[in-house]
Amino acid sequence: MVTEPVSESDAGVLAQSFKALSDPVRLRLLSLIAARAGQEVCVCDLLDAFTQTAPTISHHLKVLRDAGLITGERRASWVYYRVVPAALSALSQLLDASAMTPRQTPA
Amino acid sequence: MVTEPVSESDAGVLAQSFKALSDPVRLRLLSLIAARAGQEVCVCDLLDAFTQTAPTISHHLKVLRDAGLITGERRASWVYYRVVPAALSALSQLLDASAMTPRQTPA
DNA sequence: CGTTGAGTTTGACGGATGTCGAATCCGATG
DNA sequence: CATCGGATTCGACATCCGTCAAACTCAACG
Repeated sequence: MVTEPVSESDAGVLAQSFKALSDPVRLRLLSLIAARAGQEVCVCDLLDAFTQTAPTISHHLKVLRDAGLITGERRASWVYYRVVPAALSALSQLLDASAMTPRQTPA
Repeated sequence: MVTEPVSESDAGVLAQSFKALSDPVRLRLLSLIAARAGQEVCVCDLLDAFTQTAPTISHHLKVLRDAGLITGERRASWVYYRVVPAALSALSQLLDASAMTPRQTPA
């Protein structure tokens, strides 16, 4: 991002990723899922942490899923969610490049 | 984020930061400003890269400013913008922690 | 001190978004 | 196969958000 401005087309998909993170409920959802790094969390566990209804939580999970930040798998009656490390890492690196201080001069 | 879930109050301010990044125009604006790491960019330069009108760009710059991601300073007739590395770095690290793979087991 | 140019603020409008209740789907269990 | 519980989808509604035109602010310049 610091070496070359984000292209007009890239900006669209990136903005969509960040939009998925731009809601307090979704941020906490992702946080709760990420806190079980490697493991999984079922929706029923997540619901306890929120006051919003199940349809709302389900909606937010879908947004995170559509953005590619988490994946969900159904087993028996329950659906388990997991984070997608690569997706979060990509966003992290983008911001890291932007945060480059003048001190860290490129070669 | 991976060690401890984001608190309910933190989620609000963090979501606001990500919301600032959740628009293609703002993402490109930040990118163009970040591309001049350490230096400054005046609004007039930025305007050339977009089809939207000056008020719209000004609005987006305000959103980025209110989120603490950039700072603006008026000198003579022009306003110059700069990135705030610490703010971007903080968000970057948050996502980096979330992206931790099972491989990278903490001590 | 009127004018010009850079940038922001205001007001309005259309589209997107978060939320809920009701309905639906899908496995499991009796 | 009827029922139940977990989870998603649908439909509706209020609010938020991106966008522009018009009006305004501020500094430089004649």
